[in-house]
Amino acid sequence: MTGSETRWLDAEQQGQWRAYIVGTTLLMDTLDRELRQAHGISMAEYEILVRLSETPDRTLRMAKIAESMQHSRSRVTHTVTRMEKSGLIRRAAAEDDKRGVDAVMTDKGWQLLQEAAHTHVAGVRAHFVDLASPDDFAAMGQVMNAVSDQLVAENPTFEDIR
Amino acid sequence: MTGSETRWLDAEQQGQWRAYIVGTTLLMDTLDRELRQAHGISMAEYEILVRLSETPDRTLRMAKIAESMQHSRSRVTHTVTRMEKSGLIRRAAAEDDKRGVDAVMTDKGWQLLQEAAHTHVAGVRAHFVDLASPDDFAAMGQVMNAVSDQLVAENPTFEDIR
DNA sequence: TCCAATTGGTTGAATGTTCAACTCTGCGCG
DNA sequence: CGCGCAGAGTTGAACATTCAACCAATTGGA
Repeated sequence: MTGSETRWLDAEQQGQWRAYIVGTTLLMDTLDRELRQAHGISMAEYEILVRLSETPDRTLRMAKIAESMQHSRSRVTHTVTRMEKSGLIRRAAAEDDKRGVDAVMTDKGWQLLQEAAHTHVAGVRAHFVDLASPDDFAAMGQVMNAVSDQLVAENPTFEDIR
Repeated sequence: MTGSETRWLDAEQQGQWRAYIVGTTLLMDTLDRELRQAHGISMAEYEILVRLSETPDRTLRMAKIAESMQHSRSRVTHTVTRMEKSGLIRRAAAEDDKRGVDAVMTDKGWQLLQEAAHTHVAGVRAHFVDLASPDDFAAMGQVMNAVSDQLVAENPTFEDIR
């Protein structure tokens, strides 16, 4: 592929990388299951509700949702369709752009979010935030922001690929 | 649910948590796509090959694979079935326990791993390891190990759930 | 002005994952 | 011994995600 030699990871880096992967699967699965069992929604659905709740009119364009979560447009379409079926969201035509579709949180969606937020935040704390020092989390935040920046920058047309 | 008040996350913690989720989806998707495009395997399949390659006889019990990756047994069954179909792994009856099944890496699997490792390590470096200081990664490793420990400890019979 | 490329979004099929039910073997103890 | 429970793994259906193909509206030059 490239001309340069592959620089392998040393044992420590391998361990850190593996800890990251395994810990992440465990963490995400746990939080997802907690939300499903307590409130019948997935973490992806929860995250969408959160983003909608942060706007003044509880409304977001499909593309904005996809972008902010780094999900594919297709995925957002499917997820929103499911949420529409269960009455958490409804679709509306966008004002300005006739191609556009707004996802609008319903009252039911708002209600559910109020309840689910307790469960979720408790989980995030118990399984993640409360497990290490603020400094360690700051470092983690640094790293993950760098990851996003690098990947988005490296790939200007990222939406097309995902 | 519990009697205690929910302690919400402050703005900084929210930001860090969101950076973690978004960065992780971006990172995992990218590494997965790189492996698929270059070598036709998923990251999960790659990880299985790595674990097999680390044993003296390139063999692991199904349950061990599931445990070390924190995947459900069912998921491992399906993944290994796919890999068996594409000739990277074969199944063998376990010596000692007649219930057991060994996954054995084939030569083809070994070959593929040799090639794929370059791609993958290059990706892990470019998109993750080389983006922050060793100290930041140490912190990250700390946190993620704590996460795993907590979740595994909290749930002694974790296998049953996942 | 008009057409080509881009953007926003959806669709349906292929692929992957989860979930619950099931089989088979092993273990402990009356 | 023999019964019942636990452990290992598989199965198939339901569910979620990806991928490629598609349509419709918009934009930006020649």
